[in-house]
Amino acid sequence: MTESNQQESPTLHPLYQQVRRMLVDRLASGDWSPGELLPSETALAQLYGVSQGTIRKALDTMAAERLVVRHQGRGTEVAKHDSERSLFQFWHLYGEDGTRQIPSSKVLKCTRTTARAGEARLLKIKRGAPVIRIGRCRYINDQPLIIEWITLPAERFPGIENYGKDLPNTLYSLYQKHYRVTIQTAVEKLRAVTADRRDAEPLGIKAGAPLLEIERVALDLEDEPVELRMSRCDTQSLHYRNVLD
Amino acid sequence: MTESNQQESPTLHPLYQQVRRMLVDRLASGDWSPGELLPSETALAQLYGVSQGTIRKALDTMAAERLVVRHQGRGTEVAKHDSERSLFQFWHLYGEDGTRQIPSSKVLKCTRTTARAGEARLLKIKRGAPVIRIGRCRYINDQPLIIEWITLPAERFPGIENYGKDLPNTLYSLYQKHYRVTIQTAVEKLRAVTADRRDAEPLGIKAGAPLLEIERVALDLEDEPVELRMSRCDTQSLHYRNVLD
DNA sequence: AAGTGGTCTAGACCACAGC
DNA sequence: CTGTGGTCTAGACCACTTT
Repeated sequence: MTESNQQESPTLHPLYQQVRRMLVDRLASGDWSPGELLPSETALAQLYGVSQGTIRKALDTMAAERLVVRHQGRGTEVAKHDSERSLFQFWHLYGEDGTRQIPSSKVLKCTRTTARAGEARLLKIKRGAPVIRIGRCRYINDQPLIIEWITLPAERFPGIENYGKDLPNTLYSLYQKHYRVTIQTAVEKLRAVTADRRDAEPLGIKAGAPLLEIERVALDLEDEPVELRMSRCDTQSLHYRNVLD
Repeated sequence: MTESNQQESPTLHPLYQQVRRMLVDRLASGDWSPGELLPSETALAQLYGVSQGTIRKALDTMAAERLVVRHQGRGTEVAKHDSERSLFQFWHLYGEDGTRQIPSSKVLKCTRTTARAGEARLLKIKRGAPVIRIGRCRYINDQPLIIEWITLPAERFPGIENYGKDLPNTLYSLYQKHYRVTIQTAVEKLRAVTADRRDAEPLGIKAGAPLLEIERVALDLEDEPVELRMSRCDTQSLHYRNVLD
């Protein structure tokens, strides 16, 4: 290997990308659990028959993608959905003072049903396929500010409807721990809409008030859509913050 | 240097970060212009008395920050605000079909005045300091969809008010070419608001319709705020897209 | 003390751009 | 052909965490 190491596989030329691909596949298949430490760089180098520098580059790219977290002196940890990550990667709503506050949730509804056409398209499942639909109202400082409708493909989350109103607040940790589904990326579409009566009542506002609508499609490690989330937010005392860089 | 290279300066320990700092400073001071090629890695290595690998790491981090664009075989180019970059980094509004369309602009107003309290705070200038205030209406497919109010500190953009209604569509290129101001980052705050009469008339909608309000503070290479932009968007046929990853 | 990732170096070859 | 950045390797030392 020290003398002939160019493109052993013709598919994905650079070695470090091939290694990355193999490691990501093993992550997705659950060979290591979130929070666990991967083998050390030297061990992986031996395992895959490449130099430590190549392993390092693969792991560095994976760290940039937040698939793993590197700790000097400890090792390389499989990223897990602690509250920290949910907060920093997936929560963009801030209070007037600029602080990010964790909302509490009340589950309004949690039932098994079938996918509507729009849901099916976004989740890449068949129209009419079984889905779980969850409705939540989310509170900040005891004020109801967000109405949220979540659609999950039932196939990926068997039995999740049995949680009913006892669904935990941080769903992504639940997905990861109990269903081996890691949310890796999400795409959001934002619009300004008008509150209808169904929004207005739980939020304690007038129908016709402006709301920020957020449609989120969340993707797993394989970039497959696994959750659809429609939120409507009262932005009188909240705003959505985005950093462009 | 080949034998004693640990922390020659006690301020910023890793060598590659020190090199990065020096290069960024030279970029900010205009030693190289946007679009120019930097000296090659080997030349920089000699210049700073470090190995090529260290220069490479510095340049790679700068490429990740979009300060610089690397071209295999050509060299390392100072990033410039072509339409591409403006589009991909700073334009988040998409049409219903998911395509990103370049809006045209009509300047409604372009005058020199003084900073209001809120503007002064966001731009980190004194209240009452001279500013340029620009009002634009932006069109997509000849439809007016966005009303935009821009505030610039007059000190950084001397004489820009003389452009009047002939201001170009892509302001960031103008900032960079004529005022040596490179927009590097921006922070946006989004809210849903209600159209007032001043919004409704140019947009051709009813007062009271929901609009997406975007407040953007744009920062230069030194992370100093240099532009404040308040946009109000009709999101009936547009949405704001954000990728969380 | 032992093991981990972080930094730095030096040298090799490859892929690509431009003359 | 020359020069550029891109990949890969090997080996050194440092900083940190854990035992």
